[in-house]
Amino acid sequence: MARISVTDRRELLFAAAVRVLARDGLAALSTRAIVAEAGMSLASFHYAYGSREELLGDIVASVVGGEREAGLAGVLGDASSPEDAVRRALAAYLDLVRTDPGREQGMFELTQHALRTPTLARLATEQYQRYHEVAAELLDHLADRFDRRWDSPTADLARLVISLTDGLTLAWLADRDDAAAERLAALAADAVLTHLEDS
Amino acid sequence: MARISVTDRRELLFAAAVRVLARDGLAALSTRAIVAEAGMSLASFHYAYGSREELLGDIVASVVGGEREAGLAGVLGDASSPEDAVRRALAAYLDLVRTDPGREQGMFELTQHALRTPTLARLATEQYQRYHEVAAELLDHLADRFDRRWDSPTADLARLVISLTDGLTLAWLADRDDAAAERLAALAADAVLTHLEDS
DNA sequence: GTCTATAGCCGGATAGAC
DNA sequence: GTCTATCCGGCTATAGAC
Repeated sequence: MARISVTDRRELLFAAAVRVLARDGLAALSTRAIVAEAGMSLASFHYAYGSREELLGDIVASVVGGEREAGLAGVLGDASSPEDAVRRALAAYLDLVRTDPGREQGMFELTQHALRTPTLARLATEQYQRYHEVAAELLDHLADRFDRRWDSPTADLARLVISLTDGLTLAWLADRDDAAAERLAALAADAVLTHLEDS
Repeated sequence: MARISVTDRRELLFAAAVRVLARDGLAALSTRAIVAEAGMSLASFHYAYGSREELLGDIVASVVGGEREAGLAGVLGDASSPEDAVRRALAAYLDLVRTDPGREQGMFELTQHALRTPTLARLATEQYQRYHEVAAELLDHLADRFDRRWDSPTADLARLVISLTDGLTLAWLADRDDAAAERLAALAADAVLTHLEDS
């Protein structure tokens, strides 16, 4: 068939794998399923990637690379207050989960798998480090912009934020209760905002 | 070999499966691994259980049945105040996770799997319903006993508690940062206690 | 009832034709 | 470079000897 560079092929396989992961889950993410999704032959896979695990590593690393920050950061642009910003950011995150539940669930599955796999465990740790960093920067930026301050280290509050979003996601994935999730998002925002002081 | 009743065999296989799940993860939880752990032959498995999925269902159901409430409820007995009780319950939960990380991770893996499997999806939903119920009862009991009240429906606050524990667990599993997890547990307790009023 | 043996399938990875 | 064909191992489940 058409001649494709290794780089392009890796990208095509990567994109196909992300789609399969979201749609069918990690257990169904076989090399065969990936090449079928990408419209390639099985052998092409191992021409572009040394192994299946190598591709899984790429997917985790792409999250570490910071693909998803744009969404949250965008909310901050037109916020009228830090309270508003935090509430809208959490609501926006919930919308993101509801729009593409498979994607979020796939990421959980992948993280759990990475933690069980010695070669990938480090990546999972870095992934969470990255989450925490991004959240901390957001909180810092917020306090800075509106001339307020947090009563606890933003590193700690960032962990609280990530915990809340993870918990929110797991609960909604399990029962798909939209109304309850929205109330939880509001409670989560309050939990963070309790730590915001004047200054 | 020795003659074992079907009921006993199911219990032995169940216990073996829980051990394998905690130690090696869901991906490694094959019928072969289970019977090896239980010291049985492969055929014995299908004599006691119709299929592997049936056993997985039993494990999820055991959580729904409420095996783990004892731990949290026990903390309430000798609490001097609701603040004390909430803080100690969360610290105790964190200890539980640290004592047996594989167990908690196994439960996450199993829940994710159940959500992807039509036959088991209902069980995962019930599992979270159960979590929320237990947490709500705990909160109600607490307010009752110390003659205080919550400023929001305990059903909503229960969701907040479960989200926080899930998030706490995932973060600690990813980076194993004990100190950060303890600070997070304290922040989580505060997040809940903000909603406690006099009355 | 409990075992060994095997059917039948799907997985990752590779050999070798073109 | 890209394909088809195949190796080989692990899986769930079952048949059939004892």
